[in-house]
Amino acid sequence: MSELFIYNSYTREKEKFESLVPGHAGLYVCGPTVSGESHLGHARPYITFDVVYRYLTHLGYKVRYVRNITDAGHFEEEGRVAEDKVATKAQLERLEPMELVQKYTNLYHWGMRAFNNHEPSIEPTATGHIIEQINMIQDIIKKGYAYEVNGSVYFDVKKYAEKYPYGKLSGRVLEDQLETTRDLDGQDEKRNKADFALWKNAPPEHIMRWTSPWGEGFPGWHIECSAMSSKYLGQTFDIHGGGMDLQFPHHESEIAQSTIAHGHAPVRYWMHNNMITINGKKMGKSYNNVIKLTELFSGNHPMLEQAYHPMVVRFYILQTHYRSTLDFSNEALQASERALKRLWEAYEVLKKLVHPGNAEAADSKLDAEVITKCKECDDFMNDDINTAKVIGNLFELVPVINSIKGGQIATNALSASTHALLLQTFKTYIQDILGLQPLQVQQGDKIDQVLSLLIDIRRDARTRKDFATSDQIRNKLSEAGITLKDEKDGSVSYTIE
RNA sequence: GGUCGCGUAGCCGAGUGGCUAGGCAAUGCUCUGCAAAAGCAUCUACAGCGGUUCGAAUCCGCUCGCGACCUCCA
Repeated sequence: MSELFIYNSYTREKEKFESLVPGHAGLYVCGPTVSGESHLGHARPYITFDVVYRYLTHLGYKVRYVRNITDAGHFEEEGRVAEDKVATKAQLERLEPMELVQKYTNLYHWGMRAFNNHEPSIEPTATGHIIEQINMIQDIIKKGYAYEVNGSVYFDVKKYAEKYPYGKLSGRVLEDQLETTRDLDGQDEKRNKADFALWKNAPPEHIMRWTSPWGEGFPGWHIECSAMSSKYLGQTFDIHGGGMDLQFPHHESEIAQSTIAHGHAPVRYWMHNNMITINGKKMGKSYNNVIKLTELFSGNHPMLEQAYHPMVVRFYILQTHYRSTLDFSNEALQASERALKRLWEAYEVLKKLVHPGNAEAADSKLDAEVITKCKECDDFMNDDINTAKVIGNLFELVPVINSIKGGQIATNALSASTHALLLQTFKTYIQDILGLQPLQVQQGDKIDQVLSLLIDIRRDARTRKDFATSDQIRNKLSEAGITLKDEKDGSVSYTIE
C-alpha cells in the first residue's frame, strides 16, 4: 500500500506524511476575516483543505480539523464605519463590531454548506481567545523577544533571526526586510521595520478593544492562529494550511512567535494553495476584481454570463492541482458544469447497472485496465492530493460504464469483483473524498407522479406515431427545465435542472 | 529593485527523461421517428534559442512574455 506524500512548503519538497500521534492527525487552516463577504478566491483553500480533511479521514486518521474565524481587528463596512469617532452617538446608530461579524460569519457558513465542506472539528474565534493570546504575548515578552511601546507590543524579529531561520518559509532575507522603505502604521514605534505587532494599543475611537496588561487594545493579526492552534492541536501539530499569500508575513510570524513561546517550531507540514486569477491577475480585494460567492451562485455580476452551482465551482477547483494557479473564465466554469453532469450521470448509471455475477472477467484486458484505473486514484491522492489526476481517471472509466449500459460492452466483460471495485471507487472518490453532490434538484413524489403520467401519454402518442404530441410534451418540459431521454430499452428517464 | 513561480493543442488543464492524461468545444460516423444522451473516430501541443542525453514538455543556460510575495489579502 502506498503512502501519503505531501508537498511541504517549508522544505519545498514532497515528504512522506507521518502524523505526530499514530492514528491521529491535526489540521489547522487559516479561516476568514469576517469583515466582509467571502469571494471565489476564498473558496479555494476551504475546498482544498476540506478534501485533505476528507482524505486523511478516509485513510483512517482520526482528524481534528481546526479552522478559525478572525473576528478581531479594524473592521469596517461600506457606509458604516466601526471606528466610531463621535462618542455621543447613539448605541443603535453605530455599528456594533459583533453585528458585522455575525452577519458575515453567517454568510460564510452558508457558503461552506453550499460547497458541501465538512464542518471543522473546532471553529475558534479570535475574540473568544483574547486571554490565550495575552498569555502567549506575556510569555514572549518574558523570554525577551518582544517589547512594549506606548501600549503596543512588538515582536523583535532581528533578535529572533540571530538564532532562528527567520524567512525560511517564505524564502526571504531579513536584511531586505530591514531595509524596506514602506511607511507603515506604527513604524516609528518599532525597533526595526521587520518587527510585527503582537498587541496594538487601541485609539479612543476604536470600538473593538480589550483590557490587557498594556492598556486597552486588540491583538495583532498573527498571534491568534498561534494561540488557538497550540491550544487545540498542541505545541507541535501536523498540518497547517492556507493560501500562498499568507506565507509572508502571516505564517512566517506564526513560526517565530510559537518558536519563542514553545521552544520549537509549531508545524510539521505546511501546505499552501495557489491563487485563483481572473484575466491573469490574482482575485483579491486590492485588485478590485473579486466575485463574491453570493454573486457567483446567482449570476449577478457583470463578468458572469450565468449563475454557477456551488458544486460546479467545487468541481472546477478540484480539476486543477491545488498548487497551480487557476484562471477564472465563464468558459472554464461552463466546461466544468458539463463535465460534472457527465461524470455524475455515469455514476448514476453505474449504481443501477446489474452485474450478472460472473467471477471471471469475459474481457480480461479491459478488466485489468479498470482495476488499474481504480487503484491509481489512491496513488494520485497520495501524491500530494492530486485531485486533477483522480478526476482524469474517473473520466477514463466513464465510457466503460456507459458502454456497458449501451451494450457496446458485454455485461459480463468485468468480473463481479472488478465491477464492485468500480462502483466502490466512484462512490468513494466522487462522494466521500471529492465531496461532490448531484446538481439535479431532488424531486418529490408528486413531481415524479406527474411526470410519469406525461411520460405515459407521450409513450402512447409515440406508439400511434403521433409525433406532434410526443414532441410537444418533450419540448414544453424542456422549456420548463426538464429533459426527457428515450433510453435504448424503451424506458424514459428525465433530469430536472 | 529583491525573492519565488509560471508559459502545454480553439479554451481549461495534468504531466515523476522514453509508453496518445483528462475535460469542454469542433468535425465525421453509429444508435434514434426526430431529438437529447451515449459510443466510436479525427484534431498529437508543449514560448523562443542553444546545451546535456541514445532519447527532453520534463534537466541546464540564455532570451522574450506573464504572475505572486515583499503592504490588508485565500
